Amino acid sequence: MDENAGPATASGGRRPGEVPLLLATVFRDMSDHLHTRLAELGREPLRPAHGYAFRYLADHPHATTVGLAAHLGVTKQSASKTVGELADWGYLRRRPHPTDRRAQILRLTDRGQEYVRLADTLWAEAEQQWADLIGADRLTAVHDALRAYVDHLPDGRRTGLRPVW
Amino acid sequence: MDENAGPATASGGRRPGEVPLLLATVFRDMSDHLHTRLAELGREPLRPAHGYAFRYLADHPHATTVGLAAHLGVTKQSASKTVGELADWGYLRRRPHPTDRRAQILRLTDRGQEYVRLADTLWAEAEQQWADLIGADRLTAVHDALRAYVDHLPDGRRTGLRPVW
DNA sequence: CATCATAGTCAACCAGGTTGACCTTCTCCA
DNA sequence: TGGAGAAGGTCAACCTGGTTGACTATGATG
Repeated sequence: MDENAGPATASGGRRPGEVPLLLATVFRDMSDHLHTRLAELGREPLRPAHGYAFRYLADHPHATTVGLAAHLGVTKQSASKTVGELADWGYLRRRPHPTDRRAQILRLTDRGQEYVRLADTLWAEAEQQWADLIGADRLTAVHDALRAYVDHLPDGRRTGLRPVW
Repeated sequence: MDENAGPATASGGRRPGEVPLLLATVFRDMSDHLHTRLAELGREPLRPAHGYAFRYLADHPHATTVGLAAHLGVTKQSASKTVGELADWGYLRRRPHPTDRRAQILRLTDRGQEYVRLADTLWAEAEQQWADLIGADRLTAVHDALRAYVDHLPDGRRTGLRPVW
């Protein structure tokens, strides 16, 4: 059952195909951590999809709804709905596009940016718990391994953060 | 932006809180790989939730619907629906519980077990692509780090594979 | 034996996606 | 230059896969 044991195997070998499930489990737990903390802090129950939208908007100050949709891997209608909610809640404003009167520039408000910083902090918290467990060096090694996978993806597959299944 | 650089940092440092998103991205891509391959093989479009149910049923030959629900982290009604589908499709049979006439034992059929083997193969494929990229040793290190996180979870949080958000 | 807990189902509802139709504006080439 | 088609965005109808709530039947326990 373990034709793949590497020299660094500390936990008795790795069943082929086991890693994806572990990835999901760990991510799921970290995600739960985030939402638990948000609830503790009395924050609005933003869904993780919103979180990924936030991140994209924070990184792309000239984002449009269609661009966001592509990033999230959902239809533009769905992205439009999300944008509408975030706007209603005061996290972003739609501003006219300077040259294209069909389009709107999506800009985070101060409140929106503050939320992004909070989310980053909470994700970092979850990550730190892992670092406490295995050490910062090993976590960095994991990070680099993940990074290598992601960097190797063709552009089209690098985003896609719609519901994981 | 990089107050956390570890000695082993090969790729220019790790932004705190970046790892969870990377986990999700990698898992998502591997999951896409699985479903693409299933489609290529002309398989029924089973949803990943079904996959996790399969895995549980394969590992627990005396499973019940309620137990499955707990494992998946969904309500028993939802699990019951999933079980009904899998039964309709011939992947499992409900057999009477030997001592509790309320309960049913869920047993994979041969067809169900064959599906589990196929899924394992496809997950292993996705995993192997990662190994090809970073080397088996590094992948094993990642595996062990993930394993450490999961093993450290209290039992109640170790399962939970409902939609990741 | 009465009471409460548990396995499972049915039905109604909800959230967050989807597809399809549509309007407006932009692009581009005949 | 104007007309066709592409692209940004919204509205509406629908689907899926969860949810809660009510219920039946059986098991466990005082």
